[in-house]
Amino acid sequence: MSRKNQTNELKTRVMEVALVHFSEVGIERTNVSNILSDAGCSVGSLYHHFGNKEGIAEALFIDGVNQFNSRLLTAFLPKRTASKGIKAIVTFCCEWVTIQPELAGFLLSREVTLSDNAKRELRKMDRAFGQSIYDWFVPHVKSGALLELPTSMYVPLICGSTLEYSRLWLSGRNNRSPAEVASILAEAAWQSVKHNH
Amino acid sequence: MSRKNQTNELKTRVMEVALVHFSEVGIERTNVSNILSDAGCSVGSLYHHFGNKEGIAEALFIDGVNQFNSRLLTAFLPKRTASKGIKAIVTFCCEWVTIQPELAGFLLSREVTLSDNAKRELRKMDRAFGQSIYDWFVPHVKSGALLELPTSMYVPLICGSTLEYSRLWLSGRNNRSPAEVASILAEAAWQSVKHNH
DNA sequence: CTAAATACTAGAATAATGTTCTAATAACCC
DNA sequence: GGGTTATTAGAACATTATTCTAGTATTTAG
Repeated sequence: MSRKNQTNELKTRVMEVALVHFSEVGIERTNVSNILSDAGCSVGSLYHHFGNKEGIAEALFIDGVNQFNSRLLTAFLPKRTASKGIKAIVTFCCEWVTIQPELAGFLLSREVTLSDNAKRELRKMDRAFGQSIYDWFVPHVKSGALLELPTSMYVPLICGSTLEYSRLWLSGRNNRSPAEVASILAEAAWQSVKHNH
Repeated sequence: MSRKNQTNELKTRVMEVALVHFSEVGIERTNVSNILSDAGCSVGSLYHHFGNKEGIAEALFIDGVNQFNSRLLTAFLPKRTASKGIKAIVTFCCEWVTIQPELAGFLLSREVTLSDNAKRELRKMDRAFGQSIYDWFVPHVKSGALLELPTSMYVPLICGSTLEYSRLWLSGRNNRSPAEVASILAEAAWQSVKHNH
């Protein structure tokens, strides 16, 4: 096997192992030595590839956001009515969290403190992502289907309930998965941003 | 001064200093030694009173939740209509976060990992708190003013958007404070749980 | 094909920092 | 006043993330 492949395999292995530990006990409380032994990696390699423990978390975070963003757009952009679009966003979030609770819990935990580099990268990703979403929204706001609100309020209004419910479910405090209550959350989100004539 | 007063002053001082550090750089990244020097406290005293670093965070957390709960009840329970009650909850949250951003950020950060003891204590507080809220809700659900939903969904639906907006504001990503957009958040929350005849 | 450069691996040594421990001091109570 | 307990103090300790030096494998250039 080529060095590149071997290296990528090692990095992937480290990230997989780290995610399990991070989502079980948090970043702070997972030991680098555990990651090393579980992933079969040496101290030198780990620090060569990731810089430090936070570096692993950063890589996981960026990968996770990327995955989430691209899948969400696929599920959401094709919707042609305001109601269907909003509900698609909520439903997608519910399913995504339910299917990969570990990754979702990690992203929602806000444990990661990003380096300046990572912040830049994320900001770049977010701009592209946000623009796609924005373009979808504009006509629906203009047509009067959706409320006209400060831009920074759409995400909280549409996703806030879902994220809060997800956090509760992930921490084991309620039984029904987000996917099971998706229709309630979707309807509620729609009620909160639709224009009432 | 009596020993008791001196001790309480020291504990308060430590907690105040710790909150500043925690909210600035997180629990993990604040050094115990910084807390010690800023609060004028010795290693022995700190570990005598709080057990460990997390112990300070726990004490802050429990105090914060207590304060929030009791003030929220005062603002909310007297409201006599469903609409006014729901809006009072949201408005109160917005103002509380805006007035004490440090404490709010700390509570919302979910950084604290509670000991079993602290969990028990919080659960006890939560039961009493939850019961008061529940009692207020029941008649409004029975009368048909509010949607009948799984119990675990009311908090996310009513507070989710507000909490999400607060998190964004606290992390510096939007200008308008929660208090400034409280009416929008309150109306949205109301739309999402009111019964549509 | 060879030599230089680069990427990567390895693990012992180090440094940073949270926590324990022993002893001393001060307040409180009978 | 003497004993008991709560509190303070900071040196010693232990844990654990990270650095450093050296060595190995792979790629690249001439």
